Amino acid sequence: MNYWLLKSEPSEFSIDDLEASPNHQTCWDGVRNYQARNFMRDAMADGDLAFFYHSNCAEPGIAGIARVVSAAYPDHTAFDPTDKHFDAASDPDNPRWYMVDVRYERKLLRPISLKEMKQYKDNALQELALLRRGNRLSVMPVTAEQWNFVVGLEQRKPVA
DNA sequence: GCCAACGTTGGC
DNA sequence: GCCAACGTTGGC
Repeated sequence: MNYWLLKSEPSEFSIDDLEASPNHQTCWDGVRNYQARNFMRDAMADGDLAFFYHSNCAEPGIAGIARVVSAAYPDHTAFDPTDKHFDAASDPDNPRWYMVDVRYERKLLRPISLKEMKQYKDNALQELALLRRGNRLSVMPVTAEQWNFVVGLEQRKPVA
């Protein structure tokens, strides 16, 4: 099983929106970056776990956990001219973009802010893709060690 | 294949 | 709103 971090702007789609979705799940559409797509298409698997990260908001950080509940399949929103993420270059016979289904798992006991994670950028989270310089990927891998470390932070009192 | 211009992301 | 860091595009 693999671990991931999925970014979403809460003003667009938050962890609360995921929880409120039918069956607490949704298709993770709209990924339009090749590296992010490759992670989803080639490495994500049904049953994987993912941090749900809130970006571009007042308190950026990990809000909760979602589970990947499908393999990757073509992102049909790329074929819809009325969709925000329409891509005329994506051919239904040779789809350019993929998505997976994700299901709400739980919120963290407390959100783990980007600020808090940065406190470990020189040790436990040194290799965390999210903290690597200038990483703007919306789908990023997380190692088991990093995953367990962040989940462990949940139990602690936040350090000022 | 190079690279300048442009657009987007996302923290602050 | 600003701006750094990239990714993409397209002329050559």
